[in-house]
Amino acid sequence: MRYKRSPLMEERLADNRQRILVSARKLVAEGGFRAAQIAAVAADAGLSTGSIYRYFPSKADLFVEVLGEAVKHEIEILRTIAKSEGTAADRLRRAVESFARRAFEGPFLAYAFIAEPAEAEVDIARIRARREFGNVFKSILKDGIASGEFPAQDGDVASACIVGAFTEALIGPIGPTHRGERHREQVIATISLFCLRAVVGPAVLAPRAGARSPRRRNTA
Amino acid sequence: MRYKRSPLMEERLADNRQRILVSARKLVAEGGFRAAQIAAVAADAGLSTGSIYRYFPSKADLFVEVLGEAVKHEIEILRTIAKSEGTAADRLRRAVESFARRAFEGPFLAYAFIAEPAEAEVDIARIRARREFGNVFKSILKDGIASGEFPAQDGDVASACIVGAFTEALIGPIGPTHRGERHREQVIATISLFCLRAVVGPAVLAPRAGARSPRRRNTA
DNA sequence: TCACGAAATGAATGTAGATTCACTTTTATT
DNA sequence: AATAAAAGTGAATCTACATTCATTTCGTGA
Repeated sequence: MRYKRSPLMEERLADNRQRILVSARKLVAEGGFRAAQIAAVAADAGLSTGSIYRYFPSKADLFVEVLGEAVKHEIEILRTIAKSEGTAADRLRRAVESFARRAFEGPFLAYAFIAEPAEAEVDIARIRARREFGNVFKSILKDGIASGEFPAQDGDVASACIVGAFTEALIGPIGPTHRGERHREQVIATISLFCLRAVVGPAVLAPRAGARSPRRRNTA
Repeated sequence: MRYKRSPLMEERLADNRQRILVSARKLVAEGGFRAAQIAAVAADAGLSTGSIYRYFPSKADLFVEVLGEAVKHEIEILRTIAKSEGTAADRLRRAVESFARRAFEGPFLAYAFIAEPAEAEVDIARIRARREFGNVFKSILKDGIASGEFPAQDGDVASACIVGAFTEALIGPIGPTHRGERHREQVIATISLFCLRAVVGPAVLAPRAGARSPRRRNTA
């Protein structure tokens, strides 16, 4: 006969699953993917290695989900900013600064999601995630271009540049080396300023002779 | 008694060593670090796995050297551009475009050196390399600031932003999801334009009220 | 309380690939 | 040519984990 799970049991199982996710995220945040073996996750979650596999079919699946959750949360925050009141420039600045500030708080998590290698599946999920981040910035750019605040520019490339600019600038201070607590706000401000200037751009800079000018694309 | 190696032998050994490096680079260029196991490198170089270890103490050492050679070459090119004639803006543009164009030519190699995960030691070497790239850009920035071409700005952060911007923007077209060949020059132009605008910056953009303004730093 | 299915366990197994080393071949020295 | 050092070989070993599965423990329904 098939047994039905009591509500209490149901809850406990859901709780286990959640705890696994939390432990996995925590381990990644503290020491990168390198530190997040199944055995370690299991230990942290208070379960055995075998049990992990009752909840997730494989390590890759587990971490794709961990990455997904974290990204979803981050994207929500960015979207909220993107949709808020204010000039496009201001929203862009707030978005960059918010992201950067949060990255400072969970350095290794950010590092792992931004730079550290992992299983192929996770790599793919990561690239998707970056594109999603880029898309949010792209939407802000589009607004700004439409309103005439920003000059016409390729949103795909520019948004990738923005994401790249601040991740790279953050990895310096974040990664294995630096950690300067003091600079923090200073660095964040410099980064956002860099991105803003790049996007607003001085009219002066016409593409030189030989180059095909980057005309407005996908103005969907 | 210790034997002395004949010049011919000396040469053959040096040749082996070089062939190992070349094979390793080639495998990475073709299939990323994933495809570059010691056995594969050995096979490609026409040696046995054991022999690899006569030339390099470990896989990590081998790949740190492979990375190092490639970086050295790239840095030389960038330095040449940085020291060449022309306005700082022009040199910056040429540097960015040269790098980007070369990355397009050896996508896997660039991807591996820019983004693919690998041994910890290699990761560290990669970060060092990025910093070196950054330094070249920083020197151009410094010139531009000194000459009044660019507004005062934090060279460390700005150069990191530049490196990040173009690497990230390249990973899209370069990485696992490489699509259209056509955009190429267009993408390159857009990237360099982005960096130029960021650095030249519209005077308009005064930092908003609350923020500590990023004042001129290390104007060494 | 019993009997059975679900869940949990963790030692054993599997796997991928780096690294070693006893042995073979080549080279230098006499 | 004889001898010993170097260099080369590749199967065997080691390492680091993910994954499995026979066994145990727990929860459910009678």
